[in-house]
Amino acid sequence: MARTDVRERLLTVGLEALHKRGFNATGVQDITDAAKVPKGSFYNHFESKDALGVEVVQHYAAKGAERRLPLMEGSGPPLARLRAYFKSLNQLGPATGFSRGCLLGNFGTELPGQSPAIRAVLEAAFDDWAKAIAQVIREAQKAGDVSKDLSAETLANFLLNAWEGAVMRSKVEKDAAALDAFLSVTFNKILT
Amino acid sequence: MARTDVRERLLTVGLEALHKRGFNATGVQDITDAAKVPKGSFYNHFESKDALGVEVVQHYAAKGAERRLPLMEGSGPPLARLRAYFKSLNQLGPATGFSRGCLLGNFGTELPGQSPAIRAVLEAAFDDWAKAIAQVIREAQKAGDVSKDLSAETLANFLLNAWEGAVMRSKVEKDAAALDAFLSVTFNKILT
DNA sequence: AAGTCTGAGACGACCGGTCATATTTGACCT
DNA sequence: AGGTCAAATATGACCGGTCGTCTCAGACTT
Repeated sequence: MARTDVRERLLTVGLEALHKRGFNATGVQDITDAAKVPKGSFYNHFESKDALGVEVVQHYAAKGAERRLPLMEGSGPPLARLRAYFKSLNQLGPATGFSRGCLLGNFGTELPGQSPAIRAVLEAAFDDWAKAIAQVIREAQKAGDVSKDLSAETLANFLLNAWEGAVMRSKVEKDAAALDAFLSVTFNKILT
Repeated sequence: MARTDVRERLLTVGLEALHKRGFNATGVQDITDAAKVPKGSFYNHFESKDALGVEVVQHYAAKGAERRLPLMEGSGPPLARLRAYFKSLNQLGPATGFSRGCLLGNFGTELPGQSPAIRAVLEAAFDDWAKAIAQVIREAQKAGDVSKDLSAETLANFLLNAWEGAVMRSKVEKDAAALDAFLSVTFNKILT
């Protein structure tokens, strides 16, 4: 197997494993087993488990940025795009029995105290995400669809955090009630 | 040391340690060291680490129920009580450098897939909490301070989840911005 | 003496990371 | 094209720990 293939595979499989089980509950051996790569090879590609965690966050964030292209660049009204965006995010829960949550939220809960490097990339990822949502909300405010009482940044950050909380709750309850409530309150009350 | 004292101490200290570092990143030895109890004694009091986790959740939830007595039984207007309640919750973050988060949210993120018993008590704890908040919102709706477009239950669950998400984000950012945004949007937009 | 409780240390498994050895690579030579 | 060999890379056994749990000799109680 080519060197770059092994590294990619470790990153991809590592992301999957860490997302499924959490950072501390997943061992390097679990990741290398799943990737069908000898354990000793791991350290040829990543300096440490922590270093993998950093790249996993960055990779997941990059995928998230791709996922929100229709939101950022679509042609419909901003609120409709935003609703479609959160609806599509909400489909991810049921697909895995509400077992995964959001990797950023999971790591944001588990790791800030233990890994400064991971905390830093998490912070960057959340901030970028919130900025993207704020941009769409700002459009909606300009269009007169959302009142300007609260800034687009405040609303975007609030909603992003609210969504993460809803995802966590859907993990606990193993159902979509929290995600549904999020959509309902967001689009029937907050973004009005 | 008396047997019930040892057990109480393990529970109290265990709660503290698990809250500080997370479930999987805290060992039984860490807990028994902190409690100044011999490690072998742990299993005289708790069947397993998981069993301790279950009791920690129940204990924390009971403390949470006490904390919200002024909310439930206070004499001022419901919205004022609710605001004071969340304000007091929000003081917990800065007190520890935003390092702890909420134990229920932390466990809700880390453990549903790994411990069915802990997931079950988490579910119960969140549901009780949401019911309590819903009761106050219902009062506010009756008083005409909050519109009845959305049910008290929907609003309460949404806000509880939103607060958990804000707490997680305050851990990542190590500041109070998310908690402040929560108060702002909740009382200036949602509960109106 | 008999019954009950305690806890030091053992158990088997797992942890992140290391490193001597094995294998592959690619430059060079014929 | 085939062979050589130093350098680069990969590998898996090993390292020194930690993990949650259990055991049974000894302590304690009645």
